[in-house]
Amino acid sequence: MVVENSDIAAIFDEVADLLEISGESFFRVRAYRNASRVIRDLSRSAAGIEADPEQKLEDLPGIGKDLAGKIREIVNTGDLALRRDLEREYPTGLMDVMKVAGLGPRKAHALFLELGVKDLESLGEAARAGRVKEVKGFGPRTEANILEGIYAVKGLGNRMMWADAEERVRAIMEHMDAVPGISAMEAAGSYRRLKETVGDLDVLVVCDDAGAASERFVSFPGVTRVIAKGPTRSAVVIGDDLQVDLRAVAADSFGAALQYFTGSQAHSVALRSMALRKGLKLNEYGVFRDEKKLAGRTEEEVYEALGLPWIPPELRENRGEIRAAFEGGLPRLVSAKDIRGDLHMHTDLTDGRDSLEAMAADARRRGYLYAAVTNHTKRVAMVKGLDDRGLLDSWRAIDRLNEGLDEFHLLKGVEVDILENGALDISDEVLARADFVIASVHYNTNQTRAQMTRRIVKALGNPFVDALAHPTGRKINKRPPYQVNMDDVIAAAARFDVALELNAAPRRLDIDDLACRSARDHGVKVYVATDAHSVSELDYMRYGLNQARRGWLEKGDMLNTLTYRSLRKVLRARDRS
DNA sequence: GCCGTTTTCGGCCCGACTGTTTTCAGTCG
Repeated sequence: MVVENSDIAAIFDEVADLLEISGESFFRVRAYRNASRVIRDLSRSAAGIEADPEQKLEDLPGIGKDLAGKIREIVNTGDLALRRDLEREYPTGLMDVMKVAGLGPRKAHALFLELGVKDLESLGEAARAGRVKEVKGFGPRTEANILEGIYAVKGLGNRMMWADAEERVRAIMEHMDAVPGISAMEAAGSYRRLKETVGDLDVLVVCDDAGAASERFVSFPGVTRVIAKGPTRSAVVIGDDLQVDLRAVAADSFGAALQYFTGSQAHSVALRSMALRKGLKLNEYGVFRDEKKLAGRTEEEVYEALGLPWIPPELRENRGEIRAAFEGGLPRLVSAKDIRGDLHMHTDLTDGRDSLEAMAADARRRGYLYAAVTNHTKRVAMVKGLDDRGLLDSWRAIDRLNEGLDEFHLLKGVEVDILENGALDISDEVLARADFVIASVHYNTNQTRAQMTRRIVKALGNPFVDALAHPTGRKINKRPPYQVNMDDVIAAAARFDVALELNAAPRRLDIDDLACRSARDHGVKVYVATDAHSVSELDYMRYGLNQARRGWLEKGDMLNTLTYRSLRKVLRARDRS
């Protein structure tokens, strides 16, 4: 049995929740939550570290002797005695009870003791029977909020895709533009960190009249509930479950507030600890030494006061960016101007909506130097996937089109299907004549982890495969990733000199930020590509770039930042026919 | 439960808002 990092993290999260309900020290609880995050963020498997005599779990940040022992216990037995003990004492359904807005560990504990509440169902019964308001510390308001909150917890779960959040942010900003005297306005939070999904939105404003801003804010069309409305903070729910907070801040605190509300929480906590060690205090108003304010107007000032260069928001996850900043080793993140071409797109020859000519013209219009046309192959029969002959025909059309082009080049590509046994559905003789071969899995995706890993690794070993497209197949909020060992896939990509795709479609964003970073660490090239099925989808590039930046990627880590000449050279050099 | 340029004990990020109180605990971000 292989214990995944996510398994360990889930156990630690549960232990943290149950310890918190039991009234344990906040700091002990935090140690488990922190450990969960550290393990989840690892680019190697904790089981692997444990098995490797060269490495020690205790060297991980926030993992001491005790937690290292607990990780060992989980790796070796698949479970943790402490969790079983806690589960005997407290029902795990209380973890759901804590998800209800306004209910935390203390209130959940009180409801458990006083009313025997053990899950959402029993909580609902108690609230409907009017027994909740009789418990000390509770009242009619809380009881009403609980009934509403249960509904929200049940309907909740999905975080919004970043691209959708962007639309909401734009609409809110436009709505707020009607307020006179707003001198600054910015959306912070995970949205600003360019996270692939966004849970809620935080909007900061600097405004002459905070009351007017707050009035205008709660009148945003689509607001279904006003959660809070104070002089500095208002919070509303838009539609079913998107919470939006508005914070009014003073101009000379804007940078500190922006830093604070951008997070992540882990980054902010680490920054504040660091400030304390330097004898400083950091809060959302500024950086202080005793009572004296040293910084606050801009984020640059705030970081500078802590002895750091400004850290791009997309890196702020406490995954080593603070140390890197301190040592002057922050990456120079890739940006839109570095992108020279799009290496994955479809035409109306298969399931695309636009013609080869239209796709080429639009890629060229965007200033790209090249684009790879990568239609599906025969296994994807539903979309008229091409066979050997069809592919060769399609490439002849590309040759003809290229003759009329000078600065811009179309690459003769293919998205070849990886069959269940790791073989490809196009012959090597034909693949050898392509400029760019990307391989991907579309069918029978419910294989075991071992099968799927073997399948993909075998395909990467084909000498004509240049890249692996959408490596995990996940679709955000729709489909989980295939069961596949990404460590093995990345190692194979390194061994066979194959690139990994960062699919830029907002629902895919596959590979994710952690895999980007792992690829970079292993010297595996990544390319961001749109997988466009129409001219308009060529716009997706920027979503992929967001993810690449979160993955610490620099121009030099990527394939489609190369000039056409360099790209051809790289592709030729790795041909081993 | 972790950690150390105040180091093996005694700290650990910090402020706003709500709903319940009658001065504040709990929750949230």
